[in-house]
This record gives sequence, C-alpha cells and structure tokens, in this order.
Amino acid sequence: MPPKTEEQFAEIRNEKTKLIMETALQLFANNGFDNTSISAIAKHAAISKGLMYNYFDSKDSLLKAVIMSGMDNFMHFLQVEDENNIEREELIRFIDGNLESIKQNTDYYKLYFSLVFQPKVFSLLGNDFILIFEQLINKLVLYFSQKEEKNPYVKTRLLLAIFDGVGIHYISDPESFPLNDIRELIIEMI
Amino acid sequence: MPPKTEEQFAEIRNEKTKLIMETALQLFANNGFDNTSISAIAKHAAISKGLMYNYFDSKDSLLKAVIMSGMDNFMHFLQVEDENNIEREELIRFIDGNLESIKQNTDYYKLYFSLVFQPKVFSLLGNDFILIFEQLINKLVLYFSQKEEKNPYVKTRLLLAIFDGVGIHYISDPESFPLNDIRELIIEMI
Amino acid sequence: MPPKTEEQFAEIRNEKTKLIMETALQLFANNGFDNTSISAIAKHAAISKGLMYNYFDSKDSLLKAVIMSGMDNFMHFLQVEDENNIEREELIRFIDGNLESIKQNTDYYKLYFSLVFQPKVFSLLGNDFILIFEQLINKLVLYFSQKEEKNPYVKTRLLLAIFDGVGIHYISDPESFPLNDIRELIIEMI
Amino acid sequence: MPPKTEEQFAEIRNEKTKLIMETALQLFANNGFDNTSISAIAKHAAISKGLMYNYFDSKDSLLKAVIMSGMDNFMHFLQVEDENNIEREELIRFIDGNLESIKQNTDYYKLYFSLVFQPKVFSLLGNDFILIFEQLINKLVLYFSQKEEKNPYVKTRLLLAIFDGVGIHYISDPESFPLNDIRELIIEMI
DNA sequence: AATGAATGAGTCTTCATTCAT
DNA sequence: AATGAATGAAGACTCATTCAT
Repeated sequence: MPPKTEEQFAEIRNEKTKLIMETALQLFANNGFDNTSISAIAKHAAISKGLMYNYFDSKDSLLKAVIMSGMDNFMHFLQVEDENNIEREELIRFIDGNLESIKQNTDYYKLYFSLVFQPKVFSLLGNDFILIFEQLINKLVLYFSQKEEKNPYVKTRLLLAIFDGVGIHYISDPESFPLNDIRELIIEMI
Repeated sequence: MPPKTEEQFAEIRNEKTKLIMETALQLFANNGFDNTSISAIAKHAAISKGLMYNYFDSKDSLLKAVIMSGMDNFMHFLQVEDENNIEREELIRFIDGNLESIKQNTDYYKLYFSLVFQPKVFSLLGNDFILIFEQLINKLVLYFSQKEEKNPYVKTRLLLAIFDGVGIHYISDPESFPLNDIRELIIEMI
Repeated sequence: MPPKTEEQFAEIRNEKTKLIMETALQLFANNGFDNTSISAIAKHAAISKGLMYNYFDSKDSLLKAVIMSGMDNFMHFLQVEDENNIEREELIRFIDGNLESIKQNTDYYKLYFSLVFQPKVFSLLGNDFILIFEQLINKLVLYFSQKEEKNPYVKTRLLLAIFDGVGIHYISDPESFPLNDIRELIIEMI
Repeated sequence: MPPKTEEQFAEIRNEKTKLIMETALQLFANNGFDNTSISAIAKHAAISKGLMYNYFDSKDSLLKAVIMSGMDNFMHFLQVEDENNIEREELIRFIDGNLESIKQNTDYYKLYFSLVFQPKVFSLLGNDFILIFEQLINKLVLYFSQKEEKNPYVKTRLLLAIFDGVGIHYISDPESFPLNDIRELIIEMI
C-alpha cells in the first residue's frame, strides 16, 4: 500500500509540468531563450533548480516541450471540418482562428519568431514544422483553386506570410495595432 | 618599409571595422547572438580576440553597431523624393525597395527578427526604431489618404505587416518563396 | 491476509539488504563507485530510492558494507586449520582458495583495486585490511621458515604480490588468461 | 610585429601544460579521478579554473593526456635493442626497467590501477593499451621460447602479472616492501 | 595596431539525501 | 516497509573581458 496513490503522484506531476512550462514560456518569450537561466525559471516558479530536471531532461528538452505545446495549441484554432471542400465561411473561421490564436498566445509567438531562424532550434524540432506548414499550404491552395483564383499557390503563400506579419506587428504593439479592422481587409482580400 | 601615413592607418581601421561587423552579422544571424562568441568572430575574421576590443567596446556595442548599420542600409532602399505628394509609381518604388532590401540583407533580417522582442535589445536601440517606424506610417497614411482609401491607417498598418511577413517567409525559405509573384499581388492590392 | 510475523519481516529485510548489496557491487565494480548513483542502484534493484535509505545510512555506508562482505567472503577461502604447523598441502589449498576466490568474486576484486589507493576509502575501512594482511604474512613466513627457505619474508611478500597481480590480470581478461596453468607455475615456485 | 614572439607563447604553453598535467596526476592518483575537481587542480597549480580549458578540452581529455604521457614514460624503461634475439641480460634490463619505472612513477601506477577497470576509461584510450600489452607478450614469449622454457606463454603472462602485483604492493607500502630482494627472486625465476 | 594567456562570474546539470504520506 | 517529489550543494564548462608585451 503506497503512501501516496499513483493518481496523487500523477496529479502532482501534471501540475508541476504545467507550471514549469508556463513559467518557461513567459521568460523565454520576453527575455530570450539564452538569457533565461534555469535558476530564473525555478525562482519564478517557486521551485528548486534541481526539480526542473525531475520533469525535463535538459533546458533544450524544456524548450522543445514548450514549443510543441504551443504548436498543438495553435493547431486547435485551425481545425477544418471537411478537408476536401472548403467553403468561404470555413476560410473565414480559419482566419479568425489564426488571429484569435495570435491574441491569446502572444508569448508563444514571441518565442517562435525569436527562434525560428536558429539552426539549433530547427534540428530540435525536426520536421514537425515543415509538415504542418505544408498541410496548411495544401489546404489553402485547394480553397483558392475552387474559387478559381488566378494563382492559388502565390495567394496562399502571401496569406500565410500576412498571418505572420500581422502576428509580429500585433505582438510588438498590441495596444495600437488595429487587429479587427485588419481582419476585415484580409477577408476582403480573399 | 616606410612608416604608414595617417590615411593608411585610417583605412586599416575602416576595413577591419567593416570586416568585423560583417563577420559578426553573419554569425549572429545564423547562430544567434548568444550562441556566437567573440572568439568565434575573431577566428572567422582571422584576427585576435584582443583586437576586437580595439575596435568595439563590448559585444553589446558590436551588436548595436551591426544593427544600426543594417538599419541605415535599409533606409537607403526607401528614399522618397517628394515627401508631400507621393504618386503611385513612388509607392511601387517603395515596395520594390523593401523587397529588394529583404533579398539583399537576409542576414540582417534574421538578426532583426530574432532579437526584436527582447527588452534588452530594445533598450539598446533606444527610440530609433520607433521614430523610423512612425515616419513610414505617416508617409503611407498620406498616400492612401490622397487615393481616398476608406481607411488609410489600417491599410498602412497592414502593408507594413505584410512587408515583415513576406520578409520572414522569404528568409525562411528563399528557394521556393515566390517573391516576384507576390510583389504583383501586393501592387494589385494598393 | 494475515499480518506478517516478525520472522517474515526479518526475512524481507535480509533479502532486500542482500539484493541491494549485490546490485551495488555489480554497478560499483563495472562503472566505478562515483559513476554509480543511488538512483541507478535503486532502479536496477527495482526498489525506490527512499527505501535504500531504510537499509543503509548513506552511500558510503553501503560501500563499506559491500566491501566488508566481500572481505568476509574472501576470508572463507583462506581458512587454515592448524595455525602453527602448515604443511605443503595446506599451502596449496591456500593458493587454490585464493585463485578460486578471484574467479568467483570478480566484481569484488574490481571494486577493491579501483578504490584501494584512495585515502577516503582507506579511512572508511580502518585497520581491518592491515590486520588481515599481517596475519597472512605471518602465516606464510612461518611456512617458509619451516621449509628452510632462504628468505621467508621476501618470498612471502612476493607470493602475496603475485596473488594480486594474477587477480588483476585475470579480471582484465578472464577469457584468455591461463589461470590454471599459472597455478601450476606458482605451486612449482613454492 | 607581435608583442610576444611565437617562441615565448610556445614556451608559456609548454610550461603550463606540464604544470597542469603534473598537478592533475598527483591529485588523480591520490584522491581518485572523480574526487578531484577542476577547481582543486587549478588551486594546486595556482591558476584559474578557466585556464585549464585553455589547455585541455575537458577533464576527460586532461585525464587522457596524463595517462598517455605516463605510458610514454613507462615505455622508455622497456626499450629492447635487438627485437629478434633477446639475451638474458636484456631481459634483466627489462625487469629492472620495469621495477625502476614503478619506483619513479608511483602516482602514475596508482592512477592506472584505479582506472583500468572502468569501461569509460577503456573507451577513452582506445586500443593503445592492448597493442602495447600484446607487444610485451610477444617479446617475452620469444625470449622464453629461445630458452626452451616448457610453456613460454604461461610464463610470460605470469611474469607480467607479477610486475603489476609487485607494483601494487610497492605502491601501497613503499617503506617496508623489499623491492630489491624481490628483484633477485624474480631474476632467479627466469 | 596586435596577440593570446589569464581571469572569474555565471550557466547547466547531477546527485546524495530528506520528507510527507 | 515503501514511494518518489523536492532540495541544494557541488562540479564541469563557457565566455566576455583584461592585460602584459
């Protein structure tokens, strides 16, 4: 008869894992990965330095976990129901999902943009990013093809670039960036 | 061997300064600022570590010099002749300048995006960025007002966001990103 | 399920103690004492880290227990019946005991040799080793004196050195080391 | 015109390298590799921690350098002039070289014996040990064959084991171990 | 102007040990 | 008797910066 049940241990682990990851995301995003020490994370999370390593193998693997989790989060905003026949409302939902995701995951976007060019990070994440990105492209190309857009692929690449550009500008200056009005412009565009 | 003239010394200083800055930009951009050591820069530039400090006070001041220089460079692409009456061709020149700048200063953009969210870097650069950015906004708002655009400010913010989005995507994947076709789309948009 | 009797508890303790010590010996011997963590021992023994401390006060005291037990084990191979009058067959039994001990306690010998020069370990074991060693010397000196060997003490020290040398070489390379043939040579020597 | 000549720099490097290696050998041998911190080495050598890494890539590579250097040292004692026809005096010189080496390189032997069983160390050194060992074996087998010894290989393995056994015992107790008398016994044996 | 040896503060990481349950 | 989360001290290693020459 163990003194703490397995469920109790599991719950502790779940909560601590979440706590560490949230703290890490916040600090990584705002100070940069390399300028955030494990000590700082531990202090902010009010745990000991050593405990971090009870939950994550290394600082790198913590980073990976944080990024993966953010990616999952992002994907939830972009669900499309019928893969083969995307209607306009569906694309609008997609755009709204994207913008909503930017609003709600500011820290994640900061982290993402600050790391995306580093080869080290790229190798950390493997092909996951590329695959997701290709899926998005295919989905939008299909939509623009259905709409008889002149050049579906180009339009798609532009739209995805716009999402990132809007993301960066919104993050840099959330107060004055007119996200809602820009949403209208984007919807007009498509 | 005659002693060097002052001009010769000055030229040596100029060339070394340039060499160090170019080397630093390349390494900062591709490996990240924190993952680039002064030793690595010195080795790549084939000079001694000590000499670096003869030209720059610190790693931070080297970074600042690199970023400032990149910014100057960028500004050259965006010259507008008549500040008060921008014509369509002029805006197109502006767009082309922007895209051309992205193409030619890939490393600078990488560095810029990887650092722009860090408060440390922000404080390093002071208000320079904000000022430049506000100038750009004013210029474009003026143009869109002349064209009787419904919402000049929103259009301006979107356009600037698009430049950055396109920049990021081009940098991440210069081979397959259809920069020229996207130029056409952007020009259609305005 | 009836409560356990005291004997059952005692047996559990005995078995666990033995299990932990055997696991520790194996890991200490093959990876080194300092490269073996308590966690690793616990995992190999399929118990929890905490439980280890229920049986041993510290890692050092576990080491001490392991070494002491190995020493006891070793002594069993070297029993001499009549302390005062050693015959040749008895010395041969002694040699065989020694060689047999090497064969059967390989891990113990590895551990022993890897630690024997460290002052820390020496102080851990106190004088036990010295005493045992002196006993051995006395016994053999007595024997060689009886045999009218020219220099009994020197012969004794050489013989004991040979045991350790043979031990090291057998341990390092048990497959190809000709232990049995070497036994013959040693017996010829005496 | 560099301020210090290349020769000056080279000399500094040579002396510091030697200083660090000697300090390391002494501490490794007497306290164990794992119980010797880089800090301790630096303190004993009166240099800063960081400087060690100017001369050696890692603690492991320092260890490797120390062991290799000791091995070189050892080999100098064992030179045999005519590889194909070893005479008795030559073997005696070999034995004396071996014993002399033990006397003069006590620390190295301590280190060697305490590490030789660890797989980590084995992988560090690659096949160098094995090769040297095999050379020794071949040389001695040849000698004993010439002398029409019954079993040259067994005799060889025993002799080499004796060297190590004598080494261990001498190191453990240099005061009272009768090294010179034991030399005589060994020479009688062959 | 130029070199590279030297420093030491700071970082990641490990691990023996404790403790609530 | 048993668990594993939690702690914190200690260690390997990096690197911006200084300085004698």
